[in-house]
Parts: sequence; structure tokens; C-alpha cells
Amino acid sequence: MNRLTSSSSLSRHAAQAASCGTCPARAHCLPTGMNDTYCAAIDQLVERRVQLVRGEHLYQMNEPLSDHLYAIRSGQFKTYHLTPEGEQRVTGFHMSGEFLGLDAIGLHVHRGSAVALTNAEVCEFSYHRLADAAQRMEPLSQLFHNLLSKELARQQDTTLLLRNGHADQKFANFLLRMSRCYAARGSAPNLFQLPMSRQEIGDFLGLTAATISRLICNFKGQGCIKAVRRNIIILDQAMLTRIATGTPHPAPAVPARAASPALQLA
Amino acid sequence: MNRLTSSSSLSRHAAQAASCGTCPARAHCLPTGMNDTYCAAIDQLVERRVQLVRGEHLYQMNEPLSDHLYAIRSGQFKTYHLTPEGEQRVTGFHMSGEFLGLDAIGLHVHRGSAVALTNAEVCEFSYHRLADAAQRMEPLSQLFHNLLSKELARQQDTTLLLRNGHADQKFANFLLRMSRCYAARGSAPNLFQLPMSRQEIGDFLGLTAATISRLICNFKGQGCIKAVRRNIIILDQAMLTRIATGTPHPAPAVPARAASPALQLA
DNA sequence: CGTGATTTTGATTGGGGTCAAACGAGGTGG
DNA sequence: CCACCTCGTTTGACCCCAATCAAAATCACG
Repeated sequence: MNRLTSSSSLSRHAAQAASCGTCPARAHCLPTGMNDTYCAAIDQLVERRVQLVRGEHLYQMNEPLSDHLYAIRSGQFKTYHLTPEGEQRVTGFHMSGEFLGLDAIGLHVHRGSAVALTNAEVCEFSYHRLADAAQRMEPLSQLFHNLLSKELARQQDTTLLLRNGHADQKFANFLLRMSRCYAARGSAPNLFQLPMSRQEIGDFLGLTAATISRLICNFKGQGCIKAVRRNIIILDQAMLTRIATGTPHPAPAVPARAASPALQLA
Repeated sequence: MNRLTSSSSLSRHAAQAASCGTCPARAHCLPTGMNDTYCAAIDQLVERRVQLVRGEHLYQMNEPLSDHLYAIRSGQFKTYHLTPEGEQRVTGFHMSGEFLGLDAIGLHVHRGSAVALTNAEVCEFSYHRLADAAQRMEPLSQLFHNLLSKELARQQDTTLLLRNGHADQKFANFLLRMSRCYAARGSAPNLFQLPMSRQEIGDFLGLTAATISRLICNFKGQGCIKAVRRNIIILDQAMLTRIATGTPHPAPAVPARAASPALQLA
């Protein structure tokens, strides 16, 4: 396992040149919808920017936390918990603009671990300084509330995704979700590279690596995706959506409910 | 289905006598750890207190929301989403001291529905007035952040609970969680009444009502609970915990791994 | 006491887990 | 440059858990 201890900040660099104003993630991050003045103010709150190499931990479970929050500037992360038995439970995948550490505000240790799935750069905030600033800048306060609320909603959606329906539905949902994430960040929505292993996807979705592998095979057979290694091309998004909602067949105008096909045109 | 429309506030009463200072849920609610002065200030922020009868909705999905947050003063709630196909997906059960509506801050419609499982009373806040007050009262701001963060953590735990292990583990976890909830509120931790149906438990855990029924039967057979209808008595919490973690047997020093039974005493 | 909702219980089935082996790609060192 | 090793992925065979369907039983309530 390539688990570098996060205290050994050997491969970490502090990059001071970057700023929020020019950040590609600006639109999805804390400064959503703010003008340049406020954006600069938020920029002032960034304690430092940290670069991590793939496989490096940003923080680890039960590590004492010094009231830090992290915004992902670039790259992707995985958050997970360890069970008492030492098994890994993936709690989420995270892309640029998302905050890490929000679930530990007011606590003294981290609730889970966060590891970089790709080379990445994060902006480190001090929660207390951020809260202080919000106290003096009402719009920032609002933004922070929205951020927390949005994260809560995201988590709820994840819960629903995980529980609902069969393996193929979950995985179709997962692919669509990834696609939307890339699309929202200006990349191609139908061609992307997964930064995580089958095992990790399975762990996240409550399935096994073998099942994920078989599902990819199925989906390829149905012609809705192309896949080689971790590279995914979505060929038929509509079909994926149908799979995700549990409506495998093209579903005419009035899907169910009406018994007689003659009624379809009524 | 007893789904009363929430706009027909026929059975709602506004009870003005109650206050935060004397609220039995005070210790688990927003004013956690605050002195009486602040508590009174929070009390001032309560727009009104609303009483609901069992089965009544506090709000419904897609209903336009007028920036309300609700704190549960007494009683229990269920929150759920409706799928496009009209199926109900339980997102959570909620007890006194918890806030409802936190996931919709900054939105204009409710993301889900909330229905009272028992007769209940809630305190209605205006998010904007609350945020305003927090702007002038730093400790309140902190409390609100903690509240949101705690809710986020709770949601994460739920996600883990739902995905992990087999039906018996999930349900054992569910019972223990309920037990802890009652214990934290000063009731007996091992004797309580479930306010929800088997169907609703199953829906929450990603199982079916039939499975829940069978599990209750199993657990009774193993002697770790007693159950008649919705009344539960936990007889052997340790055994429940073992079931929850997937260690059905009392687990000697070195549980598995060793093939030879002769080694058990080594 | 009748009616409908909830719960229990049984029989059956299939989806996905588990185990294991084979395969492929990437990295390392000789 | 190739042998070797390791890790991730694929694929197959088998089996078990929990869903499903259905019917009976129990309870709640008018």
C-alpha cells in the first residue's frame, strides 16, 4: 500500500503564485457568484496552497486536526473510514471546488481519511479564521452556509444512490454522476478517465470489484459505453439513464399505468 | 395513505407558552452548552411553535419553501424523497433536538418531505433571521456551524450503516442507534417503542418488511431482544454489537485465521 | 363486529457475493 | 532488452442471502 504518512511532508510544495481569482475551480468553489473584491478577500484567507502527489494523504482518520478545511483546487480525492477490523469503507470521491473536512468542524480529530487519487493541489483554510471573516462579511457567511447545506444535500443523494435498486442501476448512476461532474467543470461529459480502481468503485457503491468488472462488460455489450482500462466513453447517455432508473426498454410516451396500448395515442 | 396536505393547517396549534430555557431537548438542540442568556436569545428567534398530529406533514417535497428551518421539540419524524416513479425512499428518522430543512438552505423548494411519526411539536425558525442574529452573535454562528457539521457527520454514518454488511448487521446497527438516541435523551436505552412500521425500517435500511420481520424473529430466537409489535426490549446489547460488527460468536482472543482448533487455546 | 392495514410466515428464485485462476500492464533490476 | 514481479482486472463456477409472491394471522379502528 502506498500510504505515505501525512506528517512527512516530503513531497509537498507550497505554491504561492496561484490565486482564487484565476482558479479554474472558482465557479464551483466557495466564491460561487461573488465579485472580484470578495474573491480577493477569500484569497486572503487561504493559509497556504499544498500540492500532493497521487497516493498521498491529505489527512488521516483520528489524526488530531488543527481546525483546517481544504478546498480542492485541482485533482481528485477519495475519502474513507477504517472499520475497527481495519477494512476500508469509501465515503466519497471529490473533485475540484469541493471542500474536505467540513464534517469535522467542532471536533478535535478527523473523522475519516482523505487521499489524493491524482496529483492534486488544495487550498488550506483555518476554520476559525474563516468563521471570523464571515462574521465581518455577511455574504461570506451565506456562502459558507450554502456550502455546508449543499454538501449535506450531496451526501443525501449519495445515500439514495447507494441504496436504490440493483447493481446495474447503481453503477449507471455512478457513471452519470461522474459525467456530470466533468461536464460541470468544462471537460467532455462523455469521455473521461476514472481515477479510482474497480475495487474502490465497488467499495463506494456497496458492490465488489468483480461485479463492477462484469457490469462494464455488460454495458459495453449493450453498446452504451466504451471502456478500456480506466478510460470511459459514454456512447448512449439516454440508455444509461434508462438503466439507472430501472427502465431498460425505450419506454414509449406513457410508460406503464395504461394497460391498453391503444390508449397511447388518446 | 394518511397524507394530509401541509397547507391545511387544521390540526396545527400554535403553543406560545413553551420556551427554549425549559425545553427538554435543550441539551441536544441548537443551544448546546450555552448559558441562559444566549438560550433566551435563541428563544427570541423562534417564529412560532407548531404542534402536529401523527401522520401530518411538516413540509413536502417540491413545496416552495419560505426559508424555514425546524427544530424538533418533541416527537419523531421521518424524512423521505419520492422517486420520479412515485416510490417512497426514506432518508432518515429524526428525534427531538434535531433540525429539519438544513439541506435546503439557499434553495427555493424543499428537497424532500418530512412527516410526523408521532404527535410532535417543532420550533419554526426563519433561516434569514437566524443568520442575521448569528452575524451579531458569534457564539451562535459557531453553534450553527457545528449543527450543520454534525448533521453532515450523521448523514455520513448513515451512509456507512446502509452499505455495510448483511441484513442482520444493518438491523442490529439500527437498533443500537435507536437505543443510543433514547439513551442520549434520558429514556431507558433498552426499552423503547419504535414509531415506524417494518416497511419504513426496511425502506430506510434498503431491505424489505418481510426481512425485518424475520430478523426480529431471529434476534428473539438468539435471545438478544424481546419484541412484541413495535415495543422493543434489548436484552443483550453486547450480542447485538457483535452481530452489528459481523462477529456472531463471542470471539476468543484470536478469532479466525488459525485453521486448527487445537490452536484456540495456544 | 367488520374492514383494512400491518405483520408474520412459507416457498421459490435470482442477483450478486465469494473463491479461485488466468491474464495483462507497468515497473524494476540484472 | 528481457526476465521477473506485482498489482489490477477479467472471467468462470458455485452458492447463499434476501427479494419476491402469496397467503394467513393479527391488530387498529370505526
